Amino acid sequence: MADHPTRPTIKTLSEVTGFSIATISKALNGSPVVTQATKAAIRQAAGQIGYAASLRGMSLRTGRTYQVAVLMPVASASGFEWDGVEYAQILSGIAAGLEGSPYRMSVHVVRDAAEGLATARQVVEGHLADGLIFSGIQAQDPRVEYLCAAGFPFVTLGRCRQNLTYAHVDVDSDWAAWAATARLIAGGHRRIALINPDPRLSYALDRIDGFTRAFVDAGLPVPQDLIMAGDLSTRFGKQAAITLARLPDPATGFVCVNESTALGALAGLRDLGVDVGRAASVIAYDDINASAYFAPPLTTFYLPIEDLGRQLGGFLLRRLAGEDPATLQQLTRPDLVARQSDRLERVLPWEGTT
Amino acid sequence: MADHPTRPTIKTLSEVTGFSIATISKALNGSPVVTQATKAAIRQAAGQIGYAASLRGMSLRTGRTYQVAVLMPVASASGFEWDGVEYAQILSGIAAGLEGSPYRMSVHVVRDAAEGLATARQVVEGHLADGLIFSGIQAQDPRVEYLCAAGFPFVTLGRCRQNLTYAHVDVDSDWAAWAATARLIAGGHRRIALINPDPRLSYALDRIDGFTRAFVDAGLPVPQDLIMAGDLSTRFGKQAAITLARLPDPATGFVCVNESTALGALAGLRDLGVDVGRAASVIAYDDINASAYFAPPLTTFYLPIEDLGRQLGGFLLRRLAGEDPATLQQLTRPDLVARQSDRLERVLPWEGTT
DNA sequence: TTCCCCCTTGAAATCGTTTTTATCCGCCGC
DNA sequence: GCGGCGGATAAAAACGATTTCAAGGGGGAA
Repeated sequence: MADHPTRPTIKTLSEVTGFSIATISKALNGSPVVTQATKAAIRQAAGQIGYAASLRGMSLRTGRTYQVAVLMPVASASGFEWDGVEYAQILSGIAAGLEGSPYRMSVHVVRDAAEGLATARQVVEGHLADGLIFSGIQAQDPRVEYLCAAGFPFVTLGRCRQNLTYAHVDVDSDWAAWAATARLIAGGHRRIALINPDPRLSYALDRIDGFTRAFVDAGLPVPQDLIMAGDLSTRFGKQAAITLARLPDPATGFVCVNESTALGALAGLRDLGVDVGRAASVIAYDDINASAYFAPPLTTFYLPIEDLGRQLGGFLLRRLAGEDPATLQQLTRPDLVARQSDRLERVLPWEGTT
Repeated sequence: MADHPTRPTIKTLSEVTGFSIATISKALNGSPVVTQATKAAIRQAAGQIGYAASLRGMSLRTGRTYQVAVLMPVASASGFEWDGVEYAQILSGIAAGLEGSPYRMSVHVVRDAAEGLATARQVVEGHLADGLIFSGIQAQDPRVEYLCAAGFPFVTLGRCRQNLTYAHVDVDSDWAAWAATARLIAGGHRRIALINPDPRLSYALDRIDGFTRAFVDAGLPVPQDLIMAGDLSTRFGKQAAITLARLPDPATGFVCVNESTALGALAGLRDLGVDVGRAASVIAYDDINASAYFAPPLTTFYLPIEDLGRQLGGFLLRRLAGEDPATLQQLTRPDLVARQSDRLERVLPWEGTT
């Protein structure tokens, strides 16, 4: 503050070089109307005195903010501290994707989808950012609808189920749920539970689809009663597992939506004395790589969450450059990381009781 | 974008009310030179047409950005995904602390302390924000030195050990380490390990101090050989626990710096067949409330990390309003959450072998 | 009644850019 | 040789606010 008397402006540069501020501006922005020699001289002088364009001035004139807004969902209730932990990695990825551009990242904390829409409106109407990134997409997502209608550039992590064209990055949840379920079926499990999040979420439906398809493919009845919808908390994972393992015809396989619920499921099964890895199997999505240290280590589908963030940032940059959103769509399949045995090793629950 | 033809500016408001833009500006900012009646009329009209001052315009004129920058540390290496997970809660807290003010939050991802200093410089010299918040304070912290010297408003999560006056929020790590260690000593443990982060971190030293004091208070020798310095990863927690438990005179008590290393320590001890809760005890700091679901559930010192974030935001607001940083300093003690038994229940390792 | 002062409001400058329009100059073609 | 054209740069307006300073009007005092 006291250090720099006044940082150089375009005017300073004008006095130094003798060119007018108009020429300077054009030169620095690479306008073709300026001579190569002039450009070189101006650029050289700019480097010399350490000139950097003021984002404020640019912003006022161009109407752009050079900011990208990210909607970060958090559940601030006690017991939900795990919620949103993957956002550290997502933000890191987005920042990496934005690197090299003049865009900075502003983060807006939202507590639910309604607040998400309100914040999106604020960002658009208040011109708080040039683009928007968000996740937690619902099958019918009002934010996507609004932003499409407003023509505001955005990229989402996840896809809604409406027929709208917009840039997005997504994980193939349908395939992952199918693969996890099929793996458990192949291991001898028949009573497989799906521990799923809020069914309004688009990927929750994808997971149900994949789960269902695995049974259909195997010619087996779909255990509809074992599909549990809840939140993403460890507490829910635990409660759900306990409920499912106590059924008259208990679940022996568990497909969990994330590491948080998987940890809960393990804790619940442990409390009931169920030996996971022998009498039951758990497969989860894996975002922060903790599953390898659980008891037992879990087989997971690993989401390279930081890479997804990087894609989000990169896509938004391209979207801001005017690229067609139809070309900015990507679907990735998570990698299977096999850790614990998913097979029932001859202690299927219905054996021994027969 | 296409929706709002042009959002109302101060000029629009001027045409609507008949007052000049100067009067409008003063009225909206509550200047005492404007009549109450005029103010009321202008405010009413502003509400009517939905006027909101453009941050861009304000920013250019006042030199303020109405942004608060947060330095978010991330380790993007594989295996370190857990690192920084608490930042979801911290950001949520900061946003809550900023609520009601015109300040928004921009997040700058930094990979190490050096990059942190570079980013801080960019923020200050490029006037990218009006204030700064960061954590991971080192005993000798170049960022703190720089910002103090520059006179730039900032608040830190943690304190350095230099004699500088600045606003900060901190956790009493000295006390927490002392209390955890004393609890294990009281439970009969003598070989207690401290699983600690990078010793350049200020709170790492605080923890060593508290750890040491607990032994001194009890009149016991300090087990210097059991103080392990590493990173905050689960992998390190596991490796450290294995090393410590394999010593000729093994550690039986473990004081872990966070939930990530505690999970690692549990995994390591489990691999060695050590029964935690009987033959060994683990006490950790707890930030995302996962410890209750570990096997066994851990006794922790719970950090209300979102509250700390809220304090950070609030303190920065007050600092920006000109408040003396000497009055903006806070130290909180984490709450003990007793879960697993910390006592050795008569199976001290040296009994039975005698 | 007249002058002055204070109280309220308005005009204009300013912040740092970009962009449109104007100006200057040399050169080509007729 | 002259008109016009085009290439290079400069001048000026604009973005939306704040702030300084000037102006206008009304009321009180002489």
